[in-house]
Amino acid sequence: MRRGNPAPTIRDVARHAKVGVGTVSRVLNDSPLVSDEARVRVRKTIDELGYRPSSTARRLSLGRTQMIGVVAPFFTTRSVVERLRGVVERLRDRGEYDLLLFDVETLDQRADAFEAFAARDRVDGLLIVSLRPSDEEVARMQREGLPVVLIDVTHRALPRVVIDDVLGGEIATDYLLAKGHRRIGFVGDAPTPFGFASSELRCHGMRAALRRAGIRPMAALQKRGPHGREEAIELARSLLAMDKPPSAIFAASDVQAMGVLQAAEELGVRVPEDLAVIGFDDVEEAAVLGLTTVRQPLRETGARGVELLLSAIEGREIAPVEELAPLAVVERRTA
Amino acid sequence: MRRGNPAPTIRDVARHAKVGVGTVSRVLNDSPLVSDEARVRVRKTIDELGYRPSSTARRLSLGRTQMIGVVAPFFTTRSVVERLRGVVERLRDRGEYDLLLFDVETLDQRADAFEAFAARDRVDGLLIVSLRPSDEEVARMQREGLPVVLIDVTHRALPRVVIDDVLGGEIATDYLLAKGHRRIGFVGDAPTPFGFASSELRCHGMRAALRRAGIRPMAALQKRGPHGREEAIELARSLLAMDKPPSAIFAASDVQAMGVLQAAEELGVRVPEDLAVIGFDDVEEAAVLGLTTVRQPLRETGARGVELLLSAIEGREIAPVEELAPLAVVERRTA
DNA sequence: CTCTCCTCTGGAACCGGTTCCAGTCTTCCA
DNA sequence: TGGAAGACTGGAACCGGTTCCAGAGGAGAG
Repeated sequence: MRRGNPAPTIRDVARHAKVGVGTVSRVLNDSPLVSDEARVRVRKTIDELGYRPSSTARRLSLGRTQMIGVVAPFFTTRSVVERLRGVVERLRDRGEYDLLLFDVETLDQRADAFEAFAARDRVDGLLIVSLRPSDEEVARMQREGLPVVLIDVTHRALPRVVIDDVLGGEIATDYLLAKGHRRIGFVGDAPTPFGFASSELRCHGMRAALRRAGIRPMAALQKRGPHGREEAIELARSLLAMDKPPSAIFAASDVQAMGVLQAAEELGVRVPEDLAVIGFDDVEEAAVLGLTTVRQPLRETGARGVELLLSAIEGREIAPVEELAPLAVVERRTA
Repeated sequence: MRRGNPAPTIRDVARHAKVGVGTVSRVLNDSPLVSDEARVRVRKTIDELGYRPSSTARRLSLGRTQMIGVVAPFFTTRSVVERLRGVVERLRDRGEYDLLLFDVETLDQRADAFEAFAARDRVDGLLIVSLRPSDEEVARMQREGLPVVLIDVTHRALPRVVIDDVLGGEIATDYLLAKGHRRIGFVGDAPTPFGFASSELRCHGMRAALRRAGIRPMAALQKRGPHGREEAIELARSLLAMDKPPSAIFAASDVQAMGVLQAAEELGVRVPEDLAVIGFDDVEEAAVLGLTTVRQPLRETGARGVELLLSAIEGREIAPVEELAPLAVVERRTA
């Protein structure tokens, strides 16, 4: 109605409705301890005044923020967005909690984010995606009593939703072996200061599978570089330029697999005839491109992370459990 | 330190440091009105007690939330994620404000989001991406005094960052005309209750360009359906199955262009020899696929939206200006 | 008719900050 | 030497909710 006027408060409502603030509060919170008569009068007054309770004041007196924070490198990896989607959807189903987003793309930002969030006051709980917190950071959050759940990353002291990356590497490799490939290349991430280890674990799984098939893994066939399509193109080029290039390439992520495909196209290498390519994640674009890949249920892991976090927040101090999400090869046209 | 203990408050700090709460508050806020001696004593006490100010209490007494809300259909369109990225980056540069995320995928959620946010109390400002608020919703927010900026959507009463969709359609079409195409098809969005009009405006631009070139636009060549790759495949199939199929297709978005490419591949139609395809947006995958497209600076529009919003929040009541982002064809391999 | 119990109520106290006001102590100038 | 201005301080009041406590009124039991 009238702009600039101070917004009506619960006391204004109480005065107009000729009741006490306690009664108004009880009406707002659907307490049964209010007579019907008082209830309708308060409701009417609320409408008339256009009163809206202040969530900040509510938070303060309740001592809860009704918000959960999500810290993740959202834009470096497509898969994080997909996980976020699961988080958002599940959180909405549950109602109640708002979502505070913290994007982390550099080391500085990482430190800032943990510093800022380790305050039990900003959020009621924290979801950390694809970023490994240091021991000190974990200790700090635990001191503060802040519930934390990890997704796609492991810390022995915290509950987490992850996949068995070694197994993932084995699955991909077994698939290629079953197709008759003996010379299998790998394109993955170089170690990063963030402590992203999944690429390495997948490579480890690949080597294990190769050995089991009686093939000696060759370091020369395993290429690593910064995560990204452009970088993967480069790595794939060097593999394809070898005297005896691999007949198949396992990429540690779909994004990197796309780089491999692009390199193959540039060099006139036919896929899958001359080169089989298998990725990892099954992001949305994989379907468009017809990329054969190892599917991990990205959205579901996000949703599951939210569930774990909410139960941690709502009292049940959960053990630092590890939940493993299922993996499977999705066969399409590239392998 | 000690878990479970009530967190120290500003009064605890004051007591231990033997000063008044006012002085502690002044130290926290870097006020010059504190003697160095008091300052160091307070600082020391803060460290000793492990005191952290409550942002909720601060918000309450300041009457500001230091948060901005972003409402958008994040997961229906790839381009929204890219815009969000611009928002996040610019917001981080500015410091100060946290980001509260509201995803809207259905009509109900849409209503909820506006209902929940139109409270001046939850956020200091609102960024609405690709969703047209109704007149009542706009009126309500203005009554509440909530600063709002729109991105990728227009409302005459609100400041906004948009592109000239009609011009975009013309640019795409002129490009195809210059390549000698005379029979140009269109794949776009069916009208939605959300009031997404950009697809239609782009089509309008296409028709204008055709007419200018002396070609009569044919309704039969313009196909519309729900937004999405799968749906676009269907639309493209029907175009390609015509007696005289178009030699080029303008898709209203890159996602739809991908559907067109997929349909072409299925039907053995060579691109660009038999069919030229041009998309719109220039999302990241466009580069992978070699899709020729009309680039709109997605990330920049997000960033610009943040700037407008922050200046609106910080007093300068900005006029409901319209900012137009630049457009250009990115030539790749599909047209 | 009295006593108890139950329902409903008003309002003070509290959550943890910020801000304003009144007051003290210096310093400096006339 | 008096007075004003300036630097710094403590603490009450405030932000707008929730909760607890004491108390009023009515119903039912003995």
